Amino acid sequence: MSANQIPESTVARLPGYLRVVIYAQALRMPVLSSAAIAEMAGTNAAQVRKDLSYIGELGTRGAGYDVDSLIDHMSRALGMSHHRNVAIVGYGRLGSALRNYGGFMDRGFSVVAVFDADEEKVGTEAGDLLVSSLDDMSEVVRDRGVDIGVITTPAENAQSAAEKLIESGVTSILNFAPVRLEVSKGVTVKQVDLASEMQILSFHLSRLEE
Amino acid sequence: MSANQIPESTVARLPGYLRVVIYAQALRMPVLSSAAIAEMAGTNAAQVRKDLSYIGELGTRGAGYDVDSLIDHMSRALGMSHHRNVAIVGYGRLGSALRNYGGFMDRGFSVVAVFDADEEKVGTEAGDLLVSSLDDMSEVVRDRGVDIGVITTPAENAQSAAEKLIESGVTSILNFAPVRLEVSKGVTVKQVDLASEMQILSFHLSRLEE
DNA sequence: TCTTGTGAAGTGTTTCACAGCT
DNA sequence: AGCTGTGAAACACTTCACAAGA
Repeated sequence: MSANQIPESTVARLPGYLRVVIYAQALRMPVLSSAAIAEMAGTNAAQVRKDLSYIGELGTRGAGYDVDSLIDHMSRALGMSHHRNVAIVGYGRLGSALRNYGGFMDRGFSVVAVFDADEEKVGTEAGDLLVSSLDDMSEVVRDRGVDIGVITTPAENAQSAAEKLIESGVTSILNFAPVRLEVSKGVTVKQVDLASEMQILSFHLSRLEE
Repeated sequence: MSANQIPESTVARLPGYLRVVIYAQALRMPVLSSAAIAEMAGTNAAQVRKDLSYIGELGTRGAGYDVDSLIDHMSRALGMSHHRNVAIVGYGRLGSALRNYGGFMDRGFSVVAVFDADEEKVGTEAGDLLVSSLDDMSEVVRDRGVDIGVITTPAENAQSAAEKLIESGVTSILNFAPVRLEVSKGVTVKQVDLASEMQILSFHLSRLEE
């Protein structure tokens, strides 16, 4: 059906819109204008209308967007009509911080598995989960319905972690290791590189410093 | 001098180039072509040449780019000719994971201060630092020369953490809390929102699922 | 009258293709 | 002969501005 192409830049803004509209719902606001959404999300009204128009004609002229229906349509567009199951690969400090991170559950994600290469860690408790061995990945991914893999291994193990995830059937990867993952077409990788982000800040800082 | 405008999209790619060129230096490769850099960084040769041309005429026609000189010019362009000092605000699990994160030091950053609002935590050890009180921020930021603030507080405290940083003279902020920070012009904020990244993955995943 | 939805204009980014050096 | 540097073309994204509908 809607094989219409949504621009990547629009997709990148949708989670922000969804967050503020859910916030408005919590405040019992029944309707929002594009200007109100823009204000909360940090963009402009024309951008909001254009972005939302890719999902469908969701608003009512003269009135605005119905909050409940907007949440419904945006969640569906983002594939978030049901919870997504997440596996964390690499259970060091960062992996542990992410497993425990409160901001996942309320935004539609559940951490359902934790893997580590260190056999000492395998079988130990990770919240209400047990750390699994990388060797059991295919089985665990299948049994627990993992949708998304999060890589928090050291850089040198990230590529092999990615390959194990992909072999196990995971096609969506969020990579915290500072290496570019080589993956086949059909696999989506999002890179989160903290040092790169800080170097971008450093660039802007150095402009201020003249 | 070079008041030339570097496109933001180019700035976003420079840290990736810097990383792979430093890697090539470690492999004792003296010269790299734009094609080789593109291959390692995951883009194309024309893009690399265009991006690098904003920094200057760094290459040699017929030969390629001298690795040492390229690192020098890119580091300078990114304001990374000297180390940058980082303060972490919010010393929970994520803050703790970041303080300990090895990938900072080798890419030009030092964590020089850790703040927390919880007076119980103030004064306790955080690696070789002591947790500081938010009340002492101005003093600590000045004394230790903090360049960049990293916010890892709960969402509801992030805005006030940002304001304290800005009052203390910090103009570059990396925000992990899932809220948009309201800041005045002249302050640069980079947002890292894990749930948003995963929702973008979910979007692409749902396309595959038809 | 108010606010959406959207063509069209404007702006920014990427890719092409080749002149210019080495 | 090989590879960079860069205008020009192609493409993508954002903003404008207004017709259409409530």
